[in-house]
Amino acid sequence: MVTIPYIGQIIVGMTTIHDVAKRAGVAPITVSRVINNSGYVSEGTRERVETAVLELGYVPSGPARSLRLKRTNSIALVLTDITNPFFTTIARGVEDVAGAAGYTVTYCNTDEDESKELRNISLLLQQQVDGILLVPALSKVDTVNLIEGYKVPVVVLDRRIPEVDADIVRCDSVDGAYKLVSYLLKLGHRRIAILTGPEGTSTADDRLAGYKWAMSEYGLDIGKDWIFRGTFTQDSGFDMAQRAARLNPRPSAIFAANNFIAIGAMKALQELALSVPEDISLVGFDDLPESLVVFPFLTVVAQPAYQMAQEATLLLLARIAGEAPQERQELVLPTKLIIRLSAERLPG
Amino acid sequence: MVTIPYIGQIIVGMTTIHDVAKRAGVAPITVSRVINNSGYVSEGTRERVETAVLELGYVPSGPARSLRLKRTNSIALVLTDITNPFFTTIARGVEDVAGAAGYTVTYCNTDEDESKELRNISLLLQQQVDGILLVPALSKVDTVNLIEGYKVPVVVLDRRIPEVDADIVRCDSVDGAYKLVSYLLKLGHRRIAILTGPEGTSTADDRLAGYKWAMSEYGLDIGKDWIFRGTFTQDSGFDMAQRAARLNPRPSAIFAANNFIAIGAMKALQELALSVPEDISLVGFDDLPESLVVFPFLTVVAQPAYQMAQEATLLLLARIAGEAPQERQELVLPTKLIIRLSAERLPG
DNA sequence: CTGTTAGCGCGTTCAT
DNA sequence: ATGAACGCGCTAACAG
Repeated sequence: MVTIPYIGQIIVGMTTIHDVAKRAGVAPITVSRVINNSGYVSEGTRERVETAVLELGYVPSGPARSLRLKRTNSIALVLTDITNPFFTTIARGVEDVAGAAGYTVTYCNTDEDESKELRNISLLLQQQVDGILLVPALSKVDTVNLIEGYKVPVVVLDRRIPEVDADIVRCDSVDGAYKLVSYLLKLGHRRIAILTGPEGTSTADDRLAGYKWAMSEYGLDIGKDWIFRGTFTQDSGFDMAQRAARLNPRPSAIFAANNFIAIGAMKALQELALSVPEDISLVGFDDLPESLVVFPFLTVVAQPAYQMAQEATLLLLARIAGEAPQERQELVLPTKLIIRLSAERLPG
Repeated sequence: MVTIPYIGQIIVGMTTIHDVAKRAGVAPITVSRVINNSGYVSEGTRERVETAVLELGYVPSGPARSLRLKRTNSIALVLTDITNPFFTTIARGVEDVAGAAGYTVTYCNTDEDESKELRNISLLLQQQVDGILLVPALSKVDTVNLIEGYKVPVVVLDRRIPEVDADIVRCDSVDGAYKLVSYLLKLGHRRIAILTGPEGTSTADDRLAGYKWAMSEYGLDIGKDWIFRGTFTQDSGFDMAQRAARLNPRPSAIFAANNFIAIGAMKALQELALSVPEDISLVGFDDLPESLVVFPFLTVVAQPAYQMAQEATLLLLARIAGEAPQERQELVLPTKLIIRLSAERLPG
């Protein structure tokens, strides 16, 4: 016989609090008090109720409870693509924290598509999740405002939204990119191309800003063709790198603004028979999990994805519980420059 | 103004079907009919209701609906660790199919831990998910029986459970391992070690069985120390490979029973200064997504994770809808041997 | 310490 | 074509 809380030997399919009450010879509310540990219940009654619960395999109805209490003990994680290891790690962190607190996690992929984002949000709002962790497709306030209009707490994750009235947990992409490009500059690079994501996505824009900042600090002009805009995908990275490597003069280094772009770029350079870092240097934003890489090779700026997820979830749960500070929190976690081999020295 | 279904300009926080009814000058039930496209509603009334819905930003209450209809339009995905790219891909496939059907997906990690699995199932049962996709931690019927006791449809994913009365979608691990080991044998290998997962996990056991089958077909005895049992983690793979490589005589090839084990093994061999495949060959089960690997190197048997997820979800949704065949389905998808460089020739 | 009443928001049943 | 009454399963508020 299985013995997990409120789940025992099953006698009938759908048991309600009523059935338990009848079997224990008490009123439904007493069963409720036992289950929820609320109010006074004598030891004897408690035991009789607990026995009945186990015997019937009673499981309280979430929907009924939610209808009554106006909370579902569930949160949502809306991200762009769980297939990206950065977000996979985020997902894991969210579930670990939420699960420990008795919350359930619903996830959705938006693929950076605003309409998909809205469709998903709509479903989640109906489902009445208690809170939403949102990696916004675009740096616009619309989605957040929509959610907050329904009084559902939101924590924006990974990305910045200007002038939004919501908690945010993210890394400083400007600073991260600045560190990475500065590192290239110190190595002696002067012609540096950047392959970044779509305009309007804060991480893409901020990494570009950090790049520009570092370049200008060195008093360098940025070549007309050194800035590539694409999407955060391997294919796009491949394509942009192909074009970057064919520039004349060729950049001595390429900065890939996320992990997928970096991998696509590596493949492109490989196809062009360009060695990294001998012929051209390559650095990226976002590290790959240790468990996935045999020869860590790429010099990157890494974000503490798991920790971000933990912090964001804790903050969201605190908001839900009404225990978060009144004012909006903005948590900006540090990135870390990890120097490996892909930009060891100046090519040539 | 945002214009997604049933979400318009927001006037008050919590609007009910009652508010909409009042504003449209009709009874709540009429609003219900409009929203659900059920029963007869005159064109004029429909329009008035729809306007009211938009004006109020009305979102139907999921819990109330669920309580009434006894379904939540949500399914659950219970897996061991979403951090493993194989399962990440599964998760993506599940969400794609479920989302398209208007279902929401809740996920949980069990870390191969039975008690965690039960705790999660308990939460999901309360939440009254309409169905569960389960990657069982152990090849036992208990969890499935528990769920089915509550009349919740289950589809078992990726793993086999002997004599279970449930739909299953998986790959043939025995055959996959057989193909892989046969390939090694054809290359001339005779001393082959296997690094597999915990006893009781069908994938671990089946891959071992496939290994034994291939070996015996070649009339080979399996060395006393050639079979290593660990967990499906990188650390375990590292550890097992270290020990395997130190055997005397050393195996000429190692078969890693999943992707994490394979990567751990690669690192171990690297640390021992053993070249692959010059000094020792290495093959693995499960490929890594193309987007994560720059130099595909490992010879593997790959499973169609995304397709498995799709099939399993479609089957589950069909079960929920009562449209699946009466008898239990067992879908066994083919694996694919992908020959790359890690076992190119016989070492030495 | 225990029970009664009532209502959360929705959709089925039956009436009009 | 529309509405009134009822109850899904639960718990807060108020008795006793």
